Amino acid sequence: MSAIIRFMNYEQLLRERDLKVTPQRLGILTLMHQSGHISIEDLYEKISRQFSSISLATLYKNVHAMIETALVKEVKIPSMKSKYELIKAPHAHLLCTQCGSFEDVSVPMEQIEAMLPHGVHFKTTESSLVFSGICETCQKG
Amino acid sequence: MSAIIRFMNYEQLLRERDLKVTPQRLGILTLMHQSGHISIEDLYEKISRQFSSISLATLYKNVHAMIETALVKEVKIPSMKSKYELIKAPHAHLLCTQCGSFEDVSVPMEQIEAMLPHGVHFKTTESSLVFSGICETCQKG
DNA sequence: AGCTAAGTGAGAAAAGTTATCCTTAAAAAC
DNA sequence: GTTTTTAAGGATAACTTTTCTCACTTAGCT
Ligand SMILES: [Mn+2]
Ligand SMILES: [Mn+2]
Ligand SMILES: [Zn+2]
Ligand SMILES: [Zn+2]
Repeated sequence: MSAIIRFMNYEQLLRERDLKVTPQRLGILTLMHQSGHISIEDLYEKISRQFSSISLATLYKNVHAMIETALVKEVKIPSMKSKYELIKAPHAHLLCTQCGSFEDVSVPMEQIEAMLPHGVHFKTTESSLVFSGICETCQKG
Repeated sequence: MSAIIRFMNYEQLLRERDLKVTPQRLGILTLMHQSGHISIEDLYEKISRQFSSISLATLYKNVHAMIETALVKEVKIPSMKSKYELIKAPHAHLLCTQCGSFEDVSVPMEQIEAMLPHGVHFKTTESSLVFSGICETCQKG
């Protein structure tokens, strides 16, 4: 039910971008939503369970099409492979260097963009911020 | 002359890390310093002029050794290949999406690290911040 | 100068990504 | 609803990037 609603949203998001709605694409979007952030490798492993014959080429082609149409974003992470996420409101990320957890964190990006030194005339359109360190769980453990 | 002084510094930096001082390594460090930020590809192209027989394997091995010993840092950049730089004081980066220029910018990283929401107990050890947008030159042109 | 561990270079191998080509299926037209 | 059109999927080859292996050389030490 909520799955149906979600699928319909994905269908709409794809149609708005002139991308055909295919089961593979719905699967990719669903997995990205569920995982929050997912690497190509993990995405392939998971989607292969649903579509045992899906080709890696299909996966790459789709992820790129979705990036080009601003549906998905690549997140580059220090010392690990990129992960992909559905585009949403600007936010930063927390990477735990101990357990590898990778999470969203709400940070006022506009405020950060306002912190460029006076005299630097750069028109920022987007910014990428990743904090690396130790997560709460690892601090306790 | 200033080249000699620089080389001596690099020698010391290598020795402190128990890395043998080789002409290839001095060349790599010199190029990184000159370029500020350089991709593996460009580094290989440039260093090949000095050491026509240098192997890509040597380049990769050295860059990794220097990363592991905290002499060099990989900078991941949205929608382009990573660049490498000599480690220095924490700073952020400006990427011009029009001309591709990539530069350091001085930003108080500790202050930014203090902007995590209250209730988020993450112990940040390092953070990576890249502003994407239009540089001053491109704004004028 | 001689010894030893580390580094270099060449090429093979592996990993990651993209291109090609034919088949299949979604969307549009009828 | 059926036909037509076009985009997408799948298999595989090709290409790019990175790592590995191994024989040889060199730096650092005595
Ligand atoms: Mn995120
Ligand atoms: Mn820098
Ligand atoms: Zn952790
Ligand atoms: Zn520019």
